[in-house]
Amino acid sequence: MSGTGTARGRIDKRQAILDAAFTVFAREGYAQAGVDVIAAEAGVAKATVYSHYGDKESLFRETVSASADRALAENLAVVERLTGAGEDLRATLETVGSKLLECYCADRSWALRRLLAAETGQFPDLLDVIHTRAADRVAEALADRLARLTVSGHLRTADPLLAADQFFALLSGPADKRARLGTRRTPDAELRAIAEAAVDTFLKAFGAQG
Amino acid sequence: MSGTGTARGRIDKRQAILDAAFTVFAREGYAQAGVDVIAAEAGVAKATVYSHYGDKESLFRETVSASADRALAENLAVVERLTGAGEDLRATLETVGSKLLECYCADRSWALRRLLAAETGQFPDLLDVIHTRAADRVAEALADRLARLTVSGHLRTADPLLAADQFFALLSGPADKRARLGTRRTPDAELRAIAEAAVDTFLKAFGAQG
Amino acid sequence: MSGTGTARGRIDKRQAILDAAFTVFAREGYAQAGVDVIAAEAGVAKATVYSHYGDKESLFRETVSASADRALAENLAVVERLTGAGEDLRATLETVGSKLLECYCADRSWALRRLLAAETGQFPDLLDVIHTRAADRVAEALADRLARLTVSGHLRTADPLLAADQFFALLSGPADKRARLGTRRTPDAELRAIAEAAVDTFLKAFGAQG
Amino acid sequence: MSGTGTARGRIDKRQAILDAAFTVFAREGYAQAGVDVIAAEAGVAKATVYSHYGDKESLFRETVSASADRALAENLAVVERLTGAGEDLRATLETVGSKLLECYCADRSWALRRLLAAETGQFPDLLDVIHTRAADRVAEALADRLARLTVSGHLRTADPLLAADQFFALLSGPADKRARLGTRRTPDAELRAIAEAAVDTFLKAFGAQG
DNA sequence: CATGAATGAGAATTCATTCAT
DNA sequence: GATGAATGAATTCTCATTCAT
Repeated sequence: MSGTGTARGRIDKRQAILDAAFTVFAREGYAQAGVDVIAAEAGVAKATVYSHYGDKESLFRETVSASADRALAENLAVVERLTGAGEDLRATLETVGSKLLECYCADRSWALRRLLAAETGQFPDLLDVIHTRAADRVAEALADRLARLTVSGHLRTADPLLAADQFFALLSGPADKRARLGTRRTPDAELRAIAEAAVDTFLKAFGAQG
Repeated sequence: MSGTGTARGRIDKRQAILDAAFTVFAREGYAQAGVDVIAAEAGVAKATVYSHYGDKESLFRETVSASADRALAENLAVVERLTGAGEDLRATLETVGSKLLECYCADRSWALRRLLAAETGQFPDLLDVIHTRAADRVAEALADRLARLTVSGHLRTADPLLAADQFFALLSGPADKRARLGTRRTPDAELRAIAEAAVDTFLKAFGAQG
Repeated sequence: MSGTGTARGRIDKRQAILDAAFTVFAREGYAQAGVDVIAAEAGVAKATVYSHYGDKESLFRETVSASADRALAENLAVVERLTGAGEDLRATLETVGSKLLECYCADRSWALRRLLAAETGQFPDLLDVIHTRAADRVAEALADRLARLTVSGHLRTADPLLAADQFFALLSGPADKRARLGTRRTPDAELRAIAEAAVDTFLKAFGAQG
Repeated sequence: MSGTGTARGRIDKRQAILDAAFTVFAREGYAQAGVDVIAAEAGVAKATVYSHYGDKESLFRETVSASADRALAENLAVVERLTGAGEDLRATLETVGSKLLECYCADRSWALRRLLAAETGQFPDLLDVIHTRAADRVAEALADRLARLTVSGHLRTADPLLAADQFFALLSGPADKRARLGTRRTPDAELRAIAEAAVDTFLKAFGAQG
């Protein structure tokens, strides 16, 4: 087992650097973030960061990618909940809506979105990667569920992808307004209220019994 | 009128610097933007930028403020159009929605939003200023109009401000998805389609004849 | 008399600039002193300073020269007092010594000496000018008086210039130590004590009745 | 001994920077001295200067402190020579006086004094440090010796510290006059003459057989 | 003549990156 | 493989000086 500690150590160091990088990039932005600072936050020497990730730009890409993968997983897990079943559609949508909002409003999510917005000019490819690999897939997954609910007669959506976008918009739009780009943490109760209002509007528009 | 050329010159220089600053900040971000580059873009010497605006930070603040003021004015002008009249409410909403989306998707608007997102950490006060001075006022103005339309029996909104937020969300949310943080210009026709879909959903939920 | 005010004005302005320059140069040193600051202190525009004195270096030279001339005049006036007469030689020497020390320890004198020390490297000629035009002439004048006192039998100085230098050294050396390069103002009483001690030693060495 | 070259290298670099800094500060003054120039003189990169000393001000302080420590050591070593013994007091005093003058007139000493005079306004604390840590201690040491010589009957000094100050003044005062703030190197022979004259006057005033 | 504005050259300081150990 | 030290390139800001009015 003597080597395990070291092997772990190496992996842990990689991860520690990635975590530190996210923290620092999120706090200071790409350009302002110092590699020294990241190294210090990770508890390693600056040169170690370089030996692991090559240069600042690569480190940034990997940091953002890892963060996006994580966000994707969280969001998909929530959407999965939207099974066709649910005796009470409204309650189910409200729960899913709330959970989506919680993901959306998590500190890490805001940090990631701010980072993307900030560095779109310098790293245009990151946006594509993340949209195609994460955001769009969540929307598609959501559209799938809405389509099934339409087929099963619980909803009436002519264009499920549009409906999914609008559902998400009804959630995120009002939440955006309160969150001030993530600088204010919105209480869960408020998120819940936003979700209920969103579902209410959504069902008025797309509910089967309209 | 003697001396007008020169007097204008001073003012023009201030304005040229501000325009150049917006261009460069928008393209490169606050930290990456070089004052040299801004000066060159404005056609003045670096020191002139400093003599006018003191330091880079102040220049940034003034640039952002001016840009926000301009955006506010444009948005309010659009909302004004939503007069209670309109024989055809749907058509009116669609027009207003389209125009709002055009403002929202203008290059300058995206640039401003990206800049705000990017620099929220370094300039937290800018967000407050802009939200209270611009964004919230547009929402309030929109809510006012919706309230009047409710009073006049054209709409049924229990909470006009919420309805306004949702209306705006139904517009901006789907547009966001296509615009990729402003890196893709969405054709006006597509914006129009988004607006029509938004109005459709909105009227299903809040229309008087529902 | 209408023109007088203006003519005065011009001269006053030159003088105001010179005074301001001395103040600022003395406070901040040549390199650190900003022409803006001097102009502000003088209550004129920066360009006015240039139109009067050409450039910073010339202004510095004139400032230092003027200050040195003034110091020379003050010192010579004191040495004049050392008339051959004086029933009480000791008392006369003590008075002259005190007065010399007061000149020596005046704020302006210290400021001038600090300035000279500071800028000797950049303005080597200033030193020569001042030494030959001021310091040496004071020493010579003092030596003259001591020579006369020797001829009249009041003193025994083999080399009056050496005696003058030593007399001055006995005054300024101990004062230097207390003044900390002019950062501490030494009370007149203390200066008097230094002068008395200096005269005491001087008379023991050069007094006629030894 | 492996690695000595490198380990030495680091220390040597620190020292090389300090030496270069003294040279350049002495030649150009604090404000005019460019860190580039210091770095070039030391044969290192500008950033290396910063990584060792933080900023220009700290570098200046350390440079001056080091120089003052060195001057103190040299002066004390000379004063030590003034042992009570000495069959020939006059010769001993002349030797000590000469040596003190040589220290006093060394290029480094003048440079240090000019630097202190120049930057007293910006760095008032340096003066205090140097006076209490160096100059005063030399004076005290000298006073100690004179006191012993008084006790042993070789001198008559009522106030040994005053006598020490006057002794030093008789040396440095006339030397000051010739050295023109260190811009002229005074030949040792002349210094010797000054010392002899100083001792002559001093012994007339304080000699035991007077 | 006095001025406000404009500027070019320069100076301190920082930081991503590389090397020797 | 991890590190401390060294560096070159960039960047913000200053200031003496000059013009047009």
